[in-house]
Amino acid sequence: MSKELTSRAEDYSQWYNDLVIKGGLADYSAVRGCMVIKPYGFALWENMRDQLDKRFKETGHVNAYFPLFIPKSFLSKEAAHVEGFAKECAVVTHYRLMNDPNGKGIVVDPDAKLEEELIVRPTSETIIWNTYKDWIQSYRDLPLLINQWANVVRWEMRTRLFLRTAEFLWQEGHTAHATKEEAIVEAEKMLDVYAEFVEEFMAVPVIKGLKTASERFAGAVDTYCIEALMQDGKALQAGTSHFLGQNFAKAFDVQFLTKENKQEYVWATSWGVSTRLIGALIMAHSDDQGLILPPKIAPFQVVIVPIYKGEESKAVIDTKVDEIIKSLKALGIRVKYDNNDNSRPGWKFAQYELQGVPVRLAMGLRDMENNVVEIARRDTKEKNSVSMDGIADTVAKLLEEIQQNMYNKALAFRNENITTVDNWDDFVKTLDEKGGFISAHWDGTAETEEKIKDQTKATIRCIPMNNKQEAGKCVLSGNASVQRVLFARAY
RNA sequence: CGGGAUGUAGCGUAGCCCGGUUAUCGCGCCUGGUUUGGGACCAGGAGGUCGCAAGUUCGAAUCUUGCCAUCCCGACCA
Repeated sequence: MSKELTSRAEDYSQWYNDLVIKGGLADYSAVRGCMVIKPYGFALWENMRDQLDKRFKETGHVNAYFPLFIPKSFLSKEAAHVEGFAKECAVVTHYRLMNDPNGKGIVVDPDAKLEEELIVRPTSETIIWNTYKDWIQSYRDLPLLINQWANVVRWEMRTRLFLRTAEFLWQEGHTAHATKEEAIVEAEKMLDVYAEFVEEFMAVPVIKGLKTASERFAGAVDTYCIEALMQDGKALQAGTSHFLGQNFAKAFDVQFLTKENKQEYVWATSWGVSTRLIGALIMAHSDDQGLILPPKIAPFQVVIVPIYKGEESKAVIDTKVDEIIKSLKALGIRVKYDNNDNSRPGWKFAQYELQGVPVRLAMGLRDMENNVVEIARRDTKEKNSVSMDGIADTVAKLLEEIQQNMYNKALAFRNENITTVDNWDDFVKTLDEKGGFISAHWDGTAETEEKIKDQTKATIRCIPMNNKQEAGKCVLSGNASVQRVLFARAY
């Protein structure tokens, strides 16, 4: 991505929107703040979803589905929870429409007012814990390890495609455990699952850590997170996992009998990632030519473009390409052959670059005669002629190399943009001139955290896991500190 | 909810200040042809409540008032 784009937030927004729209992932919809995910974008999401789902199942979880609507009274049972979500809820108040008595179309029937309003779920803790109450009686019912793939609605003031939309797709895991220790292990385990997925499949390096009290999920005892760095120097929370303690168990009265025949409240976790991950993917890798998708989750890993003159040569190339496609598919490679006659090769090249397809093969008569094919990689934009012999292996190897290269590049960028800072002037200067993560001492108080946020817009992204303990002085207050934490401006 | 801006064909736009034939141009779309190794060319064609409403006027895309919507910057954002 060009320097000019990163230097101005407004241009960066434009760059990002163009990528999403022209890259064919999504578009604005008729409903304010909601987006239409287009087939190409949805295919990407499906690939991500399938990988995550596989890992959830490997770690013992099962999928279920809970209602979209939550009775208003449920939401208010956990005090911190309602406090956190009340400001952004869509509310259903009526269940029927009628013809306008004045003849002006259709109006809400005032007689069809619901006795209790329904909230369109902003997250499902309350409806799920209300259900778990009926499912859990004994320690034999535990642990309960359930995940749900669903949509949620949060009526945000300001939205951005994928990063913050009024409605978004996500998964939310909700687990119940007999002991505190087991619940904490679960929350940390799922954070690891997220981190591994994001790094290995999305090629985006993340920092695992713990949120401070003020950044915590509404209703959680501890919130774990993975934080990624975008190319404009801002941080993005890519996923969270919460240790909920007994807060929801107490709010919904979920108790179980232990082996010792004692009534105890269960311990809970919840964890989620959303279509926001796609936003992270775009901002971490793309350039001025368009998207760059990592091979492991790209809807198409390879696109083949024929170059021909007239129907006859097209038929010859089609036959040859069929062989290539077969050999690629035999290795499980997702390939698209675009022999559409309506657009020319140059247009296709540009189009697939915009869409971030990792590898492009171009095949013409000239290549066929020489038993070669042109191979181009999206990440570095290198182009080469390679032998047709063993082409599938060549492509497979290149896909792996691209995946690795994308991760290495993002990792190098991330590491270059973690700055260790020991005084306030440097803190402000680094934030304004360089961006990225700042590793600095913090006195551990919410007051200092708040002051830093007010003065610089930087927040504590996380206290890294297994953080090194070292004595120091808080970068703002000068008070004693026991460790450095990571600050950044964030999405 | 505050500040700024914008609404003209599917998309991007000119025209508006200073009212006056049939609303401009590009992309895209349709038809026919020539093309095809980095976003093709020629010819013909279709497509418009000028955001909505009211007002001023012989006459409104253009002026006035009100409303609506969207975008950007803030505030807000497990």
